[in-house]
Amino acid sequence: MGKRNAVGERAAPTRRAARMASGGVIREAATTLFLRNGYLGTSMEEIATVAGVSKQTVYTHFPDKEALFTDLILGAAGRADDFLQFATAVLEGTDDVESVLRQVARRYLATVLTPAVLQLRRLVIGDSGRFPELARTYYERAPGRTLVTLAMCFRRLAERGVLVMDNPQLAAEHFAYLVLGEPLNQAMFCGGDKEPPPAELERRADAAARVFLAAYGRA
Amino acid sequence: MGKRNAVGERAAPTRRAARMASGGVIREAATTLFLRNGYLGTSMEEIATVAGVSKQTVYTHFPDKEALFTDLILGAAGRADDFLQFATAVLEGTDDVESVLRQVARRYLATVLTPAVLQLRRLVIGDSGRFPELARTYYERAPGRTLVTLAMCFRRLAERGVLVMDNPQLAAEHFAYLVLGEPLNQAMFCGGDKEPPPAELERRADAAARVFLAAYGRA
Amino acid sequence: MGKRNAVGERAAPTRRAARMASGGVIREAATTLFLRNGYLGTSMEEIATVAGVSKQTVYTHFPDKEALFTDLILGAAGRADDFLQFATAVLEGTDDVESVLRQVARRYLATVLTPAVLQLRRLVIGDSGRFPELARTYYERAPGRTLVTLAMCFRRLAERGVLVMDNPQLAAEHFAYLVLGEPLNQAMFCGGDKEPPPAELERRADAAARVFLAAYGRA
Amino acid sequence: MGKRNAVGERAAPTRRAARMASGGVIREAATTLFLRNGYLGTSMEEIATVAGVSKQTVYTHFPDKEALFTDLILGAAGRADDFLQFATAVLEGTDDVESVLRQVARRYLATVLTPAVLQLRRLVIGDSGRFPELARTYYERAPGRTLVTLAMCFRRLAERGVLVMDNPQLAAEHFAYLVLGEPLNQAMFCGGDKEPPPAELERRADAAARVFLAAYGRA
DNA sequence: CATGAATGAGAATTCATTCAT
DNA sequence: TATGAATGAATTCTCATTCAT
Repeated sequence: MGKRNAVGERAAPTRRAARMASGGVIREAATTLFLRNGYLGTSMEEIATVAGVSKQTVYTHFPDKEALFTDLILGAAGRADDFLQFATAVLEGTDDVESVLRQVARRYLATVLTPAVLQLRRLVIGDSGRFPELARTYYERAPGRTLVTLAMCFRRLAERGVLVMDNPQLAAEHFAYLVLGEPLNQAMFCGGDKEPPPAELERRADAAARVFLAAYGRA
Repeated sequence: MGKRNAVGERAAPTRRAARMASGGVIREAATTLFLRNGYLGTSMEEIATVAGVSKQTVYTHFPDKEALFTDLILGAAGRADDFLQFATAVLEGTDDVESVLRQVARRYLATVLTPAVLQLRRLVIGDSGRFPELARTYYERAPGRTLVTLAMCFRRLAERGVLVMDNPQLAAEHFAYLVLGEPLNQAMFCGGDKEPPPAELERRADAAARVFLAAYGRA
Repeated sequence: MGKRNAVGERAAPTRRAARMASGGVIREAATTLFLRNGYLGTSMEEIATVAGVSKQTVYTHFPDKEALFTDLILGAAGRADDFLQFATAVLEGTDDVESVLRQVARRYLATVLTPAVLQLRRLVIGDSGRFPELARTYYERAPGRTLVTLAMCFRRLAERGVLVMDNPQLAAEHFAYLVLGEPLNQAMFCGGDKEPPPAELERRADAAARVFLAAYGRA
Repeated sequence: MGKRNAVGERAAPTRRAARMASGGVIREAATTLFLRNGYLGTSMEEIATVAGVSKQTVYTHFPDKEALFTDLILGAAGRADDFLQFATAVLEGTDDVESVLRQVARRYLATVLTPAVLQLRRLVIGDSGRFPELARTYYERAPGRTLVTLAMCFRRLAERGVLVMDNPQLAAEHFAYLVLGEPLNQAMFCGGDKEPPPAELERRADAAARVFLAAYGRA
């Protein structure tokens, strides 16, 4: 079934497309369901049904439930790149730090307070007992990586004398949680309850930048 | 409380102890198991076995699994009182705010970074999709209540001119997440992995107090 | 709480009344529930709850579920007496048989097409596999007894030359099922669906009497 | 229907037979058990065991117990066709009504007083509280349909002047219950106790025809 | 590669009944 | 006598996984 010979060429795209489609469709269904109902709350049958394939087809693509789960979580772990690139770029060569930090804070909030990200965090946290290794990896690739990147930016700004600090990693953490500590924490518990209005998020972003600069800004 | 004559001493404690024991023992077993394996990962049979009673006895004490779960979570939600009393008392009449904030931050970290509290948070967060109301209530009784209390303390200090702020609630949030933002976040993902060493926690506490006062301290 | 001494006489009637009450209340609750939900569909717990007593109290009054059930069914089996007395009396010395048969037919329908009687029949029939002896006994005491009584009446009328038949038992059966065959059968299946309107029942009664007399009336 | 080359003959029947067998075997086992023990008295496990399949296989074929039950009952409801065809055919063009009515009555008794039919009636009646809709449907398809058919036959005979009546539906009911009222009623209660001897049934059939014609025959 | 049928283990919950008080 | 607590067995139904095709 793998590589076709010269004459069988016609069927190939169809089948290959089908395979891709199967994999993609299964991944999509599984993601939706795992995010909504958790690992134990999601059954392989459900996934197959939602994906519109047979149960066995799911097992053809993924050896077992755990592998499917892991695959999905780690696949979704590296999606914050947009924000990181933005932050890096914008913090690079500026002198108006406050204005830039406000922008970064705004974007940070917007990136993390997304239903998809929130559900993913809940999922990984909720099943961190079952999959400790997975949770650790997720942490490193998502929030951990963000902190490292921010720390790097801050170090450069400190080297340029725009900021003042001797522990950029700690400063990055302070910035990060000044910005999204409470909104994130509340969102973890109170679901899509009451998406905080943009205006409030902007106030928060500005306040976080202000507090951060009071401590780490140039005298 | 049954009638007990001089000789009947033996039986009375048996009955009462048994009754207390059943409820208590079930609660205990269920707490352990729910915290370790989550809601769906814990079976009523398991609870009964660990509690040393029959399955039906569990159902005699709690109408169903959900009720048992809810009962336990909410029962455990109001345990942060020690910290709140301490914070209130110690922030009340001081002038050396920095020293006191450092103490409060230390104790805050020690209170929250407890295995029991962390597991409880993971549990509630992981099942917040299944029990949204419960998660909301938990949030209000535990982290939310802490923030409100801190805000109250800060407002008084501001009234006395010891701190400077116009939004004590926001200031409380800033303090809270300067202190435990990253350690808590990391602990949510990386379990009891690497309990951060006390020394590091003290450094964090002090740093948090410093940053907080840079923004909210008297000029 | 145990037995009272001489001075405690006051309590006695209370206790006896209580016992009677318990028995009665249990019987009542059990009857309602068995009739509504069947033997297997009714639990001892339910009975105790509805009766407002403890489960064990039920077992104090009745050795087990089966005994309670049997007791109730047989207790309810002999309630058609009113109708039988009426039929006997009215058929005794009449010459206007048609008019009297109409009356009897009307009353027969009214007696049998009662929710209580219908439910009882359904119950006994539905559980006749489980309690064959009980079903047989019920049959003898209720519908069987009615037929025997009617047969006796008809025999007398035949002896007086008012009716003409050589098998009064068979004639009684014919009369009985001319009257209530279809309404009863339909009621067994279609519950309290559509209680047939009195007018229709009267037409049926009259028609049954007419057909009966066409066959068994004096030429 | 699968592809089968000359040598592959063996496998094909296996699969198809297996599939047929599962459904059929389950239905068969369930029918036996439901008829014998009632709805609540029959467990899915029992059905699976008797059918020789696993419990889950039962659930693969039927979504739940109720669906299986309903399916069986309604599947068995339309089996009286033989009798109806016979009655229709034989009542069509006759002039010797009495003889024909005797035949019809005999066959009617033989059809209804079958253990399978009796058990089915008991089952539906006993669970009519639990499944009212099912019971109503059963009534319409089985006894109700019979009455309608008989009424139609009688109407034609009346049109031809062979019978005299102005309400054929009522006449059909009278005929039906003259024939099987008491035997059926008794059989409902007294199970396979004492299958009435054929001779008695013939006497009943003849007597019913006689009474019917006394009322509805041509003067 | 994809399917439908099948499985054994285990989930939550309820049952009739008994024991200690 | 009446109770509350307890039990072991059984109930319906679901799960992750595999086999024959």
